[in-house]
Amino acid sequence: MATRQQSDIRLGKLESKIMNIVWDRGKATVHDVRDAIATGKSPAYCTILTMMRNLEGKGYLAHEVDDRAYVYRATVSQRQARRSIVGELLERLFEGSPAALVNSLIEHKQVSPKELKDIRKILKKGGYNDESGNNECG
Amino acid sequence: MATRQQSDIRLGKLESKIMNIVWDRGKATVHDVRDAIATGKSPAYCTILTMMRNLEGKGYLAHEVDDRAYVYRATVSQRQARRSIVGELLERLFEGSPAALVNSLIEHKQVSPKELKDIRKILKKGGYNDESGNNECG
DNA sequence: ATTTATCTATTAGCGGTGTAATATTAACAC
DNA sequence: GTGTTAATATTACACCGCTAATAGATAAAT
Repeated sequence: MATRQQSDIRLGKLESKIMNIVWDRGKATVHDVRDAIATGKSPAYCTILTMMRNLEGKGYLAHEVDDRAYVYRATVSQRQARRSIVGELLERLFEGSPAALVNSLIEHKQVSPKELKDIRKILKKGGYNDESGNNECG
Repeated sequence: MATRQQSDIRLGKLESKIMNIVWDRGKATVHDVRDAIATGKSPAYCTILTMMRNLEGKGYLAHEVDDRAYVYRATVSQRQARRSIVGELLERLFEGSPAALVNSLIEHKQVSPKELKDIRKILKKGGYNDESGNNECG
């Protein structure tokens, strides 16, 4: 019967890769993304094309035509996406406890002294914070 | 063609709910889980049964028979699962930067002073840390 | 104008998550 | 021993993420 319960912000693995590239570059064609991935066995051009169309369908990307090619841009900022997904994870797996999440984080990865310092600095700003030079669009 | 690239630790929404319940209680039957979910329109008994069988197939749960019912237990600790999933997220969406993740975290949720304090305490222990009374099994 | 090169669009299939009806099994009641 | 009850097993289906072949469109080359 499958009564949709989506509204999941979640991105798949390849979707994330694509979005990261687009966020990084500001805009990108399918070829740009393909070249940027290009780690050994990268997906076929068609695959990436399809995924980018899907992402557009989901409202993550939009395209304009330049010459012959489609140029895609993100319609959701990286910041927004990160926030949403972290929020989702927080509720789902950490009972809404930021401390529990941070705990798992430092358990997972031996956090370097520099990173610890960075984190402390972020905490000082105490929950209201602007990422360096990120021009938000929403 | 679909050349699997899984080894994803990811849990779906319902899967997470189920695992949370099992982790919480230590063990649970399908009925236990059903009762524990029971928020308005909860999934049918069959649905939960199927998901728990899936989770068993994926190595998250194991069951033993008690009287007539199957009693499930987690074979992956909450701690392990949390670590894996946070690690996955870290790489996928935060370029491996814990500070960036923490930043999104406090952006998402106005972190309370108490939580901030908790986080600072965790950071003091600096990347090697044991969750309160969590008897690890792996 | 026909070919060629280079795009996008269509279509299809697999594995996974979520959904649940239906079938089966087994114990209990009588 | 037949029916009821209460559990699991089987089966099926929708949507999604990923994969990519194939088809279609259009511009450039000649």
